[in-house]
Amino acid sequence: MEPTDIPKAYDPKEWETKLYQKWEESGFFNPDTCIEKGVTKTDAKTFSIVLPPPNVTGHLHAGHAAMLAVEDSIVRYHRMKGDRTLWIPGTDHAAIATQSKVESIIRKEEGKTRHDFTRGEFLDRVNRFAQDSHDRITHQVRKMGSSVDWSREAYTLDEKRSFAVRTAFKRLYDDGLIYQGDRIVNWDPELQTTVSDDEIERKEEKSPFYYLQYGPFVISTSRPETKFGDKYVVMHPNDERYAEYIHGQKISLEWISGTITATVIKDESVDPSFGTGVMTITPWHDAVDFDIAERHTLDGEQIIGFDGKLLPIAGPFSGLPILEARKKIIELLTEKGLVVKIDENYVHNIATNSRGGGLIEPQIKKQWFIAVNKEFERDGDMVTLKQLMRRPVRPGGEITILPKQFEKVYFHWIDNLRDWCISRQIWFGHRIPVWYKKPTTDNGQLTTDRKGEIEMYCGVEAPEGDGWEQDPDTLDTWFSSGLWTFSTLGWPDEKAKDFVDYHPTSLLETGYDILFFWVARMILMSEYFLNTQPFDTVYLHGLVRDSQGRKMSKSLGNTIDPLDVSEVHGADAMRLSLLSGTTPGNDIRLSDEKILSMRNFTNKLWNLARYVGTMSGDTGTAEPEAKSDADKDLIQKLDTIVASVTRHLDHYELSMAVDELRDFTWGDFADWYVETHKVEHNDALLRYAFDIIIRLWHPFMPFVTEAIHQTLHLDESELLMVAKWPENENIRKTTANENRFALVKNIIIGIRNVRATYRIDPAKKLIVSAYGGSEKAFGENELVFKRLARISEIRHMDSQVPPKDSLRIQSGLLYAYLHIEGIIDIEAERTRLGKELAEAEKYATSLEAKLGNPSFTDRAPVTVVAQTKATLDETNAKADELRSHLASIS
RNA sequence: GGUCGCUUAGCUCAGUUGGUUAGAGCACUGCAUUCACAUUGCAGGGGUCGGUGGUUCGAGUCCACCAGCGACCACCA
Repeated sequence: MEPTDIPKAYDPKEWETKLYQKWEESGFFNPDTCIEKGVTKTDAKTFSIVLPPPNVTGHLHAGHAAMLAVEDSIVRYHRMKGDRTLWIPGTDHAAIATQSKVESIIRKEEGKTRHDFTRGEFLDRVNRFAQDSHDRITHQVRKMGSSVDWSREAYTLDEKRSFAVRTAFKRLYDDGLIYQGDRIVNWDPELQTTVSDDEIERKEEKSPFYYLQYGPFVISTSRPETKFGDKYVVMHPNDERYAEYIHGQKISLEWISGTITATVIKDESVDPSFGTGVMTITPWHDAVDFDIAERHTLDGEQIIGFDGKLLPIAGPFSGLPILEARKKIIELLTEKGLVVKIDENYVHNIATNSRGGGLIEPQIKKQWFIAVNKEFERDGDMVTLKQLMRRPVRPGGEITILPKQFEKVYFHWIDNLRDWCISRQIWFGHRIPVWYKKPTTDNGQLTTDRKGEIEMYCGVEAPEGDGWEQDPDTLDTWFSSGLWTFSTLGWPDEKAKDFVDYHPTSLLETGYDILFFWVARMILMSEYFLNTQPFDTVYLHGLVRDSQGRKMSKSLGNTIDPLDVSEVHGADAMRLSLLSGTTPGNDIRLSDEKILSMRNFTNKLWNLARYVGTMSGDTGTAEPEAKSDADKDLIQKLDTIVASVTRHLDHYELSMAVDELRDFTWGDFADWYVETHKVEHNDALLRYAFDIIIRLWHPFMPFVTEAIHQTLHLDESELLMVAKWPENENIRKTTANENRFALVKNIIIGIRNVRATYRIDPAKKLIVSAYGGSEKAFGENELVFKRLARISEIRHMDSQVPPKDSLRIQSGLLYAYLHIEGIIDIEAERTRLGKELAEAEKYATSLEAKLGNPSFTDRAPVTVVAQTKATLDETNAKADELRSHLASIS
């Protein structure tokens, strides 16, 4: 194509679908193909990452787009660098979230509940819905340009992952770490299932708070409807107000449904300063009460049924829903004169199911748990799962969490972790691999001598023989996601090639909101089953918010659909908006202005390509000759930016990489060098530089850069996607130069600080304080110390006052500095500085000769000279000031 | 109640281990523009880096306290 035929504006629609198809068909998303086709060396080091599987509940939102942008940038960078790079895509069945979504659709559209279907029929519906979501999601992932290896796509509920789940369950079961027990759980009466502690979302709600007469005590509650069975009254053992009552004492009193006998319990968990310092307990419907009851082996009764209605124990209130019952019970208590006070404006936390369900009602129920505090043997030591979860994260551990402060949050969470309830009474998910059989004789009759006993079998596959019935419950969705880093790589086959090659994975990138749900559980599973960490680095991105900092929600109408944006402005602009100006752990503000400015930049790049396209030139990759000062400067800047972007990418500092690269591209290259080029015409260098720029941009903006590559053919490679990352000897040179530059910089600072502390003493003397040389501030470079020592010498030479505190040492040897105070001759100082300037110039020349790199040497030493000159001027000014000062006082 | 974080230009935010004159985008002002690009260029204005103290030769950066905001966790019945 002739450059003049290239359209003036970049049109993403023209390119994106076409290019993605080309990438996908090339097979280079698959590291095996990269090796086959010689793009990656067989022995290259691996870089692997799993895509946090999006829930099959609908479509992708801006948060997913941020995730894809970060991950794709890093993955493309590693692929170009020549690493064996694997990025595994997948989707999550998201058990409860998906089921509740489908249930609500069915309710809305057909007025039916899941119980109007058989389990099989209902699952068909959910699976169909999940399939649609899956298709939509994978389409969207492609639209964003994500270079995932589709040939390895996984689904948390597919056959391979289900096998892994059953294997994992059985091993934990056999090791005694999964148990079944009657424990208090979070029950969602609406979805008819338990949910884990972490899935609960607490909301503040104003509701009346009742003070009730309970025998000689006044107790308080916001839930009178649970109080029917309350026959234990609890207070702190040291509460003097109630010293007359002793533990175990029985008291007869009038209560909701008549006279009852209450027992006094003393327990330290009661806060004497709250309310009246007395409370009654409802062990069946309150976790704290349950604990108290367990401590004192008290019994409890179920008051509220699993359908959220009161049970027969409530007498006349039986069958009423909670709120209705509450009202009527208060009416009754008021009649009986037992209501002491009602606080109408009490605010308390209510628990709701964050996965789309209703108000949580604590219930005691037989459930499956993972014991996180139970000791077991590991490598000869006794450990718990909790300890295993801490191991890789603590200082010196294998896992780095970015940003670091989330490590504290992580540990805090582990400290408060209770046994993990993994069973759910929903249909969609991994069925618990446990089967039961009522004991029978050979002829199939129930045996009479073992009546009530049930035989139990846990296995990866169903047991042989008849009469076995599988546990109806399913597993918490995070059980299967916890295995994700290795179930996607072929585990439980520990010899699977992918598993051996790519685990532990290199990076996990996800939102900080699922640190506990997911990240922690992956660490648990990997540490337990594999005795190793699931990933080396965790990069937590923030929530995407609108320009005013609000969460994006449909009801606010402030959602930005990444697909809509990509459609209009291109996926590149969308990606860049989500990368620039963002840091791990902090929320991302997304606005139309930002997207537009990134779109403008995309176009800038495109037009640079049009300009470069009009130039002839070789397509070689060798660095062309620098013909002018501008050329030299460009090469130097190019070296610096390559090194800098590379370093930032290695440290997952994407925002800094993008921002610096954009400043360079737009400011240094487009606005400055291209203008110079119009006069000086070094076409080869122009093309060479632009080729590097395009490669550097590719990880962040894959589409427009590939489009440019396809149009201009700046080098021989067919796809920019697998072009070599600009990493040549220049980088090493530049890094070394940068170190030297830092060194020189510190020397300058040393000189300046000496100058900065001049002051004129009233006793006609110029006092100078010279500070210099701490190992920490000035680095360990010999040259620096030499230089500083020389300055100190000069001070000593003129010093008349023996410095009292000439040497002070702080924090041991790490921070030592010299402090010399003395009187100096301003004329001598001026002469000395003149000499120093000459020396600096000489130093610049010698440094130049030593380094032998023109792109650097004409900068730093010259800066030294300039700075020294400035110091000389400053000294001259000081001298004049001193002179007039002396004149005025004499 | 506990923990963590935030406060930098009018707005949204960067600022890696303390180091030269604190930066970017958008917005604003003036000028330019047939020459790759008006999705443009050049020049410019705008900051007591929340406050007070401390450490340091040097603090936006480290420490203490205070103020405002936010998030997460938690058993206040």
